Parts: sequence; C-alpha cells; structure tokens
Amino acid sequence: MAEKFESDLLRGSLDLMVLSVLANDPQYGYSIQKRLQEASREKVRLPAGTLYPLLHRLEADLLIRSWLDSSTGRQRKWYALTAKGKKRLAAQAAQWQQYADCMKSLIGNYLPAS
Amino acid sequence: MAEKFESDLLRGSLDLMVLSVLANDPQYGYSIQKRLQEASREKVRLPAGTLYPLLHRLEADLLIRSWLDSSTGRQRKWYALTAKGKKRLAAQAAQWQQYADCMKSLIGNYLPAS
DNA sequence: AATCATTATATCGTTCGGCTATACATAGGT
DNA sequence: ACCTATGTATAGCCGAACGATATAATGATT
Repeated sequence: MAEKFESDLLRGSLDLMVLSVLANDPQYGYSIQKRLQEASREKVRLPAGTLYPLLHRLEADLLIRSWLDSSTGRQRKWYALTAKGKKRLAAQAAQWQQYADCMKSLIGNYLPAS
Repeated sequence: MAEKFESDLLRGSLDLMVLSVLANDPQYGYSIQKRLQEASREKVRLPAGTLYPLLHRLEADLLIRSWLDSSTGRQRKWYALTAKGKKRLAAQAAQWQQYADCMKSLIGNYLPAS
C-alpha cells in the first residue's frame, strides 16, 4: 500500500509535476516536496537530491524565479512560475495528455477490471 | 504535427509498451518498431539503438524469449512473452494507470479545454 | 541542558536508459 | 549497378533521478 512509483516512471514528468504545484502560488522547496507527497497519497516522495537540482535546472531555464525570505524566522527560498514557465506548463500538460491517451490505447486491454 | 514525444517521457514506459505489443502474438524487432509507430500515430519512433538493447534487456530478465527463423527468406529474430512477462505486463499496466490518475489530478486544471 | 526529530537547502558521485552514430547484410525495384 | 527498405547489432555519449552526505535552525522531550 502506498508504494512509491518507480523512478523511471517519474522521469520526464517530474518537471511538469513541480511546475503544476507552482501554478497557483509561490512555494519553497520543502513545501513543494510535501505538497507532491500529499497530492499523490505518498506515492511521489522526492528526495532532496532530486528536488533541489531540479529546481535549479528549472530556474536556469527561466521557467521559475526565486527569492530568499528570512523574515518568517526560518530562511526559505521561494519559487514562482515565470511567464515562460506558465506557457511551458500548458504545453507539457497537453503533451502529457496525448502521451497518456496513447499509452492507454496500447495497454488498455491488460488493465485490471475496474 | 505528429511530433515525437520527448525521450524522457518514454523512459520507464518503453518496457511496458513493448510488452504490450507482444501480448497477443510473437513479433520480431522490426515489426515491433513499426507497430509502435503505427499505434502511436508516429509519435513513438524507436531508433534501433533503443529497441534492440531494450529487447536484450527484457530477455535477460526472462520477460521474453526469442528464436531465430530463417525459413521465410529473411532472417528474423522472433520474441514472445514468457509467463513472467505476462505477469509483468499486468503489473506494470496497473501501476501505470495509477500513475496516470495521479498525474491527471495534478495537472487537470492546466489541460487544454477539450 | 542535552538530545532528538523536523524543517530547510545543497552538492557529489553513481547508475542506467534512450540516443546518435556506425556497422553489416539481404531483398526488391528501377 | 544503384538505391531504398528491411533486419539486427554494438559502442559511446548524455542527462535525470537517486543515495549519501553535509550544514544549520527550530521545536519538542527528557
């Protein structure tokens, strides 16, 4: 119960997951980690060694921007989507759906009866 | 139009795709390639450098077995699912659906209106 | 006060799958 | 003779996800 998804399954959609978490409001790394965990019912649990490099990569691609905030006691690095990031989110989400439809038509027959 | 899916999207589901193509009848490498291309409307086009190592891997894991057939003129290496491969196909398909549901709930809001 | 779990960020090195490039060989069409 | 499609194969590169490790502040427990 609540087994994690295989790493390779996540590969290629982790960016999209993180972008979608940032869609509505800014988040900092740790909160992104927790939100994804929660939203996936514990099936996605990003290790720090995956999350932070990923965020740095997205920022280097100008899909997100960051700022430090130490005013709330603990130092946090907040991230928000850029305009480019919003476009990317929409594009990636659309592509993902196509991909999912494609997969579903391939494996549809071998799925457990619901 | 008919843009290929990003490589990283396929990672982790290529095995499942190939297993599903082999589910009903034996196939040889080249025919698997063509079938996947067709079934995906050209969005999945496995290069030989991806396909053949993948098949060797699946065979090493005893998920598929192979035999040569030169009787039809051209030499072909046929592959078929093993019992273990069938189980794996069912398991992977089930996991993939869970994963897809999870993704959909995450990115549902950012999908283009259908 | 000392100890420990949680919060919070970061990097190093490993692993491994998909890709490009390359290679080789047969069949069929012009 | 040449070219395209068919058919299989491997070497080497690339890059993402990961485990291990490091650092440090906070809050709870004893």
